[in-house]
Amino acid sequence: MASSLDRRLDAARSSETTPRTLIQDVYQRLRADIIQGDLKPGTRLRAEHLKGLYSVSGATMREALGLLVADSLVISREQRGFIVSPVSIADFTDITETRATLEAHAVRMSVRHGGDEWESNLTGAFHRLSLAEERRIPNQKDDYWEECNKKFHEALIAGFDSRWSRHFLTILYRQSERYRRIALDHAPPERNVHEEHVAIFEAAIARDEERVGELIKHHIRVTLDVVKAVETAVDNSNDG
Amino acid sequence: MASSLDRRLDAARSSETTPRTLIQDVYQRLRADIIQGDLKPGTRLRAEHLKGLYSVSGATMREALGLLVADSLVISREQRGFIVSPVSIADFTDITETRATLEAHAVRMSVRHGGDEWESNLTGAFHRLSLAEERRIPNQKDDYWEECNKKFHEALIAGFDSRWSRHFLTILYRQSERYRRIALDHAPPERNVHEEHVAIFEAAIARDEERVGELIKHHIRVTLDVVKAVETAVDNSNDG
DNA sequence: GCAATATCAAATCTCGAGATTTTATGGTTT
DNA sequence: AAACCATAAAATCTCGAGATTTGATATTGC
Repeated sequence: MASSLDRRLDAARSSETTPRTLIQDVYQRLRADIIQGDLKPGTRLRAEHLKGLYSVSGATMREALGLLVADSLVISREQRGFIVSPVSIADFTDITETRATLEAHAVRMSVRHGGDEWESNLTGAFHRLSLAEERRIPNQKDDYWEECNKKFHEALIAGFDSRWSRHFLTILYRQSERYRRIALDHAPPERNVHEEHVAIFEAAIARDEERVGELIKHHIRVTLDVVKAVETAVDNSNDG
Repeated sequence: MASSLDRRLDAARSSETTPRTLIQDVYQRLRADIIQGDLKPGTRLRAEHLKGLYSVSGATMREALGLLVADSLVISREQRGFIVSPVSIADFTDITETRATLEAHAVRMSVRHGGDEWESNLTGAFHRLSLAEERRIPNQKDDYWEECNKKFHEALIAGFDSRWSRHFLTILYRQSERYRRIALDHAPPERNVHEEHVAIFEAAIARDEERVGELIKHHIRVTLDVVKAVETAVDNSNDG
């Protein structure tokens, strides 16, 4: 029986294209497994091993792994196979700052040029996210919330017609999501994200370029602080 | 006999890693051929055909093509093979603006935090570029100048320690280079690039963040204007 | 006992051929 | 003549096995 959650997920994912080739299929599954955290940072990805788990040949596995290098989710060491990209606070700091720069600029342009269509879609995405945040159980993985959050951020910059900005932001968003999920395994983020989203939404509708840019930057950076705090807590608990 | 140009090129390219695997080798050769313009935009890349030209198997060819998708130099259409990414003024405009945003930010940070080491290397790179520009024959492909130009831009942002910014800028720079070379086939860019480089260099040494940021943006955008002009000229000549 | 070398298993890289899908061809119908 | 459908040709996708390289273990020499 299909649950209500399943239906919501299907609707949210409808934009994702269904893979018509084995390579794409394995690529998407591997990507999900890495972002989800099932494949841990630094893990060696032996094609010889994985081909059994994903029911494909070694060559197909290799091609899928090659595609993941583009997303910087796996690293290819020549003649020495693939590994899941390692994580570090320094890396996440870099991701956060680069994303803040690009997304702030995109949102400003979006606010400047977005028309009725943009404003309407944004309002819809915001409402969907608000509902998801009401129902959300704190400190817990929530795929549906993740989808709504992503869609809200996408809707914010949808008024800015730049394929390249969107491409880079997609990559960075996936990286952020990975860090967020890894951090969730260890500690709870005490933080009212919803209030931040409300403020961003209101500034966007008010067409306040400067304010929406600064709010987005702050919003993105707070996640970094949370992950940093988690990391520190983990380190301390390891020492004790 | 190795010419003076050959030696200079070898020195300039020494940073590029020599491929230890066939896939990487073919990948680099294909990439160069696309940027150089030998493989024209929109061309179908049939693995069955190309494997003969590059002396590898179809599977190896496929993997190399997959890697090029990451650079957005080729596009993969599921079950329908690969093609060389098409070009358009709209695309180059997007590339230019995105690069302007990222590079201006990177240069500002670089100027703010760069130390003696950065300043010294920048001075060296500027001098090398100046020499190359003195010798350069106008309206002609010049691989050595391309290398020096790239190195100068890299040196400018070297004081800003952001792997992600650099990664994205590398991709965008390759795209720009491709457009520049395609445009060169058709018409001459009447433009004194050297003066722009001098101004940027002086502002950087003077640690004038705002000015160096604006100069870089302008510098990047001028290339767009040149390509636009070339395109218009070509269109007109086609009509008449 | 330690370093250096030789040997061997495991994993990666590469290939050529078979299975599947797309594209081109040509004949039939409206 | 244009549209439609079957057939054939070409290209892509996928596989399993062979060739190379890497990493680990055991042996030798000092």
